[in-house]
Amino acid sequence: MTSSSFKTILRPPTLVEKVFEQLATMLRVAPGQEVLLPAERELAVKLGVSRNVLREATKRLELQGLLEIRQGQGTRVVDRLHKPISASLELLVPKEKERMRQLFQVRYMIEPHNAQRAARHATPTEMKRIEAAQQCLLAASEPRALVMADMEFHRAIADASGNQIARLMLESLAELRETSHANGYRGRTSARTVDEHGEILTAILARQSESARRAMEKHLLRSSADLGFSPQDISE
Amino acid sequence: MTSSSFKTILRPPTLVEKVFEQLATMLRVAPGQEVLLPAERELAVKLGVSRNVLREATKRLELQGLLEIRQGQGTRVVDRLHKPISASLELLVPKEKERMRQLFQVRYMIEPHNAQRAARHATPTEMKRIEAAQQCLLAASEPRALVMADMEFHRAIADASGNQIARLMLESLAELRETSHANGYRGRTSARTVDEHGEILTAILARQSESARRAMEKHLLRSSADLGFSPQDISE
DNA sequence: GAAGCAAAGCTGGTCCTACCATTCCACCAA
DNA sequence: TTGGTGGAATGGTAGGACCAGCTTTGCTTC
Repeated sequence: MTSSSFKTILRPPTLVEKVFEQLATMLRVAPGQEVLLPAERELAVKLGVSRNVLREATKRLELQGLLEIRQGQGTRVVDRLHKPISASLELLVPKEKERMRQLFQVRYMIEPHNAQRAARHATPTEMKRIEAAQQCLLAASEPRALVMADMEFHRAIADASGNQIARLMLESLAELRETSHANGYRGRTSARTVDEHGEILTAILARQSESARRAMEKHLLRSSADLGFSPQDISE
Repeated sequence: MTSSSFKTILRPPTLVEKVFEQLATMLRVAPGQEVLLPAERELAVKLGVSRNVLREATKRLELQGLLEIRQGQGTRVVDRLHKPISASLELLVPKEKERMRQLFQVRYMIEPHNAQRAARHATPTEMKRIEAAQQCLLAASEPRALVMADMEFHRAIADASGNQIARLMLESLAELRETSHANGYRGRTSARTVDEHGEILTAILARQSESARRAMEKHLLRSSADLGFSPQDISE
C-alpha cells in the first residue's frame, strides 16, 4: 500500500461553507456592477439558514474582497480580490520597510516580463488603454491623480500581458503602497516617471519586446530609489 | 482645496475586528508550535465578548490560514498563510488548466531570481538544507515522497533567497498543485527532475549565480512540459 | 491484566430572539 | 431652498438552547 492511497480526509462541508460557496458563485456571475445584496435577515430566510450562519459566510466573502459590509447601509458586491493577499503579506512581513523592499523585488521580477509580453501580445484596445493612462499621467496636476495614473499604467500593461495572477500581485502592491502613504511613507511620483513610462509605451507600441522589458527594469530600479532603496536591494 | 486634503473616513473598528487583531498579534508571537486555543465559550468570556463575535473573528483567522478549526477537536494554531492566496487565485481564475499556466508563468518569473539570489547570499545552514532536500529526493521511493522532496527543494531555495513574499507565492502554487492532484490532474515528478535539481544545487554551492538562474529556468520549462505546456506558453 | 466497547462530557456548529448602533430618507419647519 | 428631526431600514452584539462530532473514561468481557 503506497502512501498515495491515503487520501486527504474530506470533511463534509459545513453549512457556512456551503453558503459561502453558493454566494461566491452567484457573485462571480454578477460582474462589476455595484449590486446591493438583500438584507441579512431576508437573505438568511431565502437561503434557509440562520442569520448567524449567513453572517459568518458574508464575513468570509468580505475578507476575500468580494463584499463590502457597512452597518446601516447594507452589503454590496465589490471587486477587491487583492485584499486577502495584502492582508497576508502584512501578517507575513510586519515590518513595513522590509515589506516594501521584498515587494519591489517581486515587482522587479514580474513587471519586466509583463512589459515584454504586452509588447508581443497586446491587442489594439489594450494598447489604447496603456496610451490613455500615459495621457492621464501627463494631464494630472495633483499628487493623488498622479499616483492613480501611474498605477493605471502598470495595471494596463499587466492586463495586456494576459496574466491575471501577475496583475493581482501588482494590485496588492498598490494596496500596500496606499496604507504606507496613510502612514506618511510618501514615495512621490517623480517627474522622471513620465519620461520612463514614455519609453516603455513607445517600445510596446512598436512591439519591441526586449526594449520594453529593459525600459521597465530601468524604471523600477529608479523609482525604487525614490523610496530609498539601492539597485542592489532590488535586483540582487 | 486639493482633493488630497479629503482623508478617507476611518470608521471605528468593529468589535469583531478588534478581537481579530488581538488574536492575530497573539498568534504571531507564538510561532510554529501546535498550540491549542481555549474552547470558544471559555475564550469568549476571557476576552469579554459574546461567543458570536469570537466565532466570526476566528473564522476570519481560519480563512487567513492562522487557525484550523475542527468540530469536537478544538481550534489550533497553524501556519498556512498561503491559503488565502490560493483561495483568491481560485476565485480569480476558475479554469484549472489556465490557472496552472499562469502560475507556471509567474513561477518562471520568480524562481530563477530566487536561485540567483540563493547562489549569492545563502548561508551555510541554508545550503545544507537545500542539499538535504536533494538527498531526500534521491532517497524517495514513492510518488508522495517525491513530490514532497521536490517542493522542499524549491522552498529551501526561496528561503535562502531571503524573500518571504516570493516564497509565499511558491507555497500557494504548491497548494494549488495539491488540489489539482486531488482532481486527477497528475503531473508526475519525472526522473529528469533529479538531474536538474542536481545542476541547480551544484551552481548554488559553487556560488555561480548565473548558472543557477539558467539551470532553474531550464528545469521549470521542462517540468511545465510534463503538464502539457509548451515553452512558449510559459516564457513568452 | 488486557482488549473491546459504550456512555459521558468535551469540542465546535447551528439556530433563535432580543436589543444596540449606524445610516438613510421622507417629512417638516424656518 | 435650507436645515433639522423623526422613523425605519440596515448591520452589530449578546446570550441561551440545542445539535453533531471527537476524546476520554470506565465498565464489561475475555
